[in-house]
Amino acid sequence: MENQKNSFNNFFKDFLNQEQQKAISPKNGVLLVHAGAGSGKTRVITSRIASLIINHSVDPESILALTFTNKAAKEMKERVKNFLQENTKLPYVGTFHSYCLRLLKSSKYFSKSNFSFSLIDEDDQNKIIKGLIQKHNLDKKITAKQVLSFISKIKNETHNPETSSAFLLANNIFQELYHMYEKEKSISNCLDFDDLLIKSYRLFEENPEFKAEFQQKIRHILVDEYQDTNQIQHLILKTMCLNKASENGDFAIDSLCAVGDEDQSIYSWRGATVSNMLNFKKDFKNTVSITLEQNYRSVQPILDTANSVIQNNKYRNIKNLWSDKQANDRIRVIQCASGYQEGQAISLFLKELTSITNDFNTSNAILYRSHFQSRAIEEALIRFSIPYKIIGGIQFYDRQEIKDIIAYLRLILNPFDRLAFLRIINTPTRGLGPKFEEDYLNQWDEQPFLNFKEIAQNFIENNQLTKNKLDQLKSFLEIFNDLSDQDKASNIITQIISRTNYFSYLDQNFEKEDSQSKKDNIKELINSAIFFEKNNSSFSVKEFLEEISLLQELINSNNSNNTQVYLMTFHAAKGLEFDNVMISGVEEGILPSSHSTYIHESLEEERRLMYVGITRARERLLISYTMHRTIYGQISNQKPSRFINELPDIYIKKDDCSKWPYDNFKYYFQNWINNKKYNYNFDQSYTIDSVVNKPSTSSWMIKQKVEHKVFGIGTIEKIENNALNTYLTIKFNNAIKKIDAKFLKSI
DNA sequence: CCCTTACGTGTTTTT
DNA sequence: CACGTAAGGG
Repeated sequence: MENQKNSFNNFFKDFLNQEQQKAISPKNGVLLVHAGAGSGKTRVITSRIASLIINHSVDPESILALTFTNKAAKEMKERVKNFLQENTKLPYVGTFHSYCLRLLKSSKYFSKSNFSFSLIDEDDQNKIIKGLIQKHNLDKKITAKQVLSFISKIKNETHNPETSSAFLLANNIFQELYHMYEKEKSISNCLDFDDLLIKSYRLFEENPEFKAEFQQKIRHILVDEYQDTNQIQHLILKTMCLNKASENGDFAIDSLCAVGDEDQSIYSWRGATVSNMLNFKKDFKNTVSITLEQNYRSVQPILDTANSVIQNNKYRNIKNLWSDKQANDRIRVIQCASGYQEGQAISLFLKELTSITNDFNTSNAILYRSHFQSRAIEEALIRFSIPYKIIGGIQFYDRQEIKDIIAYLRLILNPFDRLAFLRIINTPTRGLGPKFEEDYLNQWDEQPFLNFKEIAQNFIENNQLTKNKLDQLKSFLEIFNDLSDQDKASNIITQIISRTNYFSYLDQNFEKEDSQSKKDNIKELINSAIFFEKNNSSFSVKEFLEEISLLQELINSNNSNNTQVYLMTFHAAKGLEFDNVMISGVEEGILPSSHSTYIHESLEEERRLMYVGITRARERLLISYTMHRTIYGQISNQKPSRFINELPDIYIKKDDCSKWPYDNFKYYFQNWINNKKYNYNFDQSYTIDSVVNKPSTSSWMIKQKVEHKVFGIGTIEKIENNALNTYLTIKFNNAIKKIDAKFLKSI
């Protein structure tokens, strides 16, 4: 224990600056940390947790750390673990959503039914709304998407959506669809993501005992990425920490530490408001504000670039990031012909990088605005045999085969779950199609208090089915025989697969390759269940569903160690850092996205995306855009993004590589990478024209005589090299011209 | 009921 | 392009 204390305090003294220490050392109080990109945000939170446990002997279980994404939670968990000794208990670290789910599932104040509620994702939401629109013949008036974004909007605005201004102003159709949607969920015993937050908030506000119990247990709260919280999350935090949330009452726990950066707020489309950070001091009295400006991640030119871009935003608190890592020539901007050529350029850069530095441990990432851009890049990476890994994209739990299996699980736990039922009643196909589904739903609407088995029993007893359908329905019910929510998920899944002949259904309906990969995915799902069960003998299907329902990626997905580059969106990259970052597709209509071009606030958010992208890089930044890109199968002419013009002047002079052969790229990147040696000459400007080392091919000398086909004979006045070419300034008889050396002959 | 075909329509980001 | 929806034939 003493040992642990000493080593932590050494770390504290040696690796944390004064400002960071201010956020970490106090045991009690309210802290708001404005932390610029790379300023050690996560380090502050994790060290603070460690300090509370190690130096202040706080019980780890009275600490709650909330994040915004699963990835951040995972990362934080790991780093906290590293600080502490093996057998120390760990605090809860998770997303707002997962903590709320846990509160609701475990609370005796909330659950009223014997069956656990199911969580529905966006896909399910869509299905409910489409169903409602169809049922009420609103097809021509409204799209599911509009309704969905309306619902999400009002749910993010307040804990009581029906009183929100957006709701009151909305058209009747929207209001009615909202009510019908809520009703459908309640009949099906389902909650959506937003409900997790809203219901949790109400739990605190409506049950003083619940709140008291919570505040007795949880004494320290830490929140990461505060700029990305929405109204409800802010409210939840208030009710967790304050005596009377509605009146900004007294602080009721020991400490609260929120960390965020307005410049990295990129989730406003999901209801996140920076105002949460701005209002923080009003809502929490005696807040101590701390600003972290020293960046430990990137070399100075990269920060200059980031600052130069972000300063074009009007709505921000000015921060000035600085770094003590000086360097030179670390950013290149290239113009490519097409998305595929962009991929080629990136691939060739990566090739040179590994062959020159001979270092396979550098981390690299290719960032883009939206997933569709990855394809062209992937094609190139494959052709150059560069092992890559896509983060995000088609999420594991979004795959139809996984959703099918999960729907069976959901139905076991929640037999009122109509969405799960509709998903699988005819999957695999068993002759119970749309017509049957409609009849079934009509019956269910009349008796919503019955579960799917009881409705089926009615059908069977009333004898209204043809022989075939009757048999099929009976055998459907048999799938669920003696499967209980107490069983292990791995066993249940295996049973379902065999009882439904799911694998042969896949074989019959999909190409061999697709079918195989779907089977593999299901096996992965079983593996992940086994992984959980290994650690916890009482881990039933119930816990399994709770564990995975808020995840998108597989838990123990095998980390292939030979990945050379990661591909992901800017959003997915937030919180991560890499040695080399390639920002692709910096074109009008893509970044900024065409949806945001004419709305000032959205445009600023797009700029923040660019900013997030730039600040991911530790050492080197390759920014690219294309002249043509295939979008929706159509080739479209692209213009460089306005953000290109916001780069520091010296980078605006981009390199047009749209017609380059492979070799040119090779020399270009070799040259760039090798320049690393000359980094520490600060007087040098960053332009590639002034690169110090000459290509070895050049053998020109001042005053040397040369001949040009058109201009005749002259003498060399000046020699300039860039990465690829040598330019000579020649004095001819009656003119001075700057000419590419390859057009000249020495005499 | 299910498969095929034709058409049209719209693509951001994630818990 | 690639998905989902609508219509028609087996």
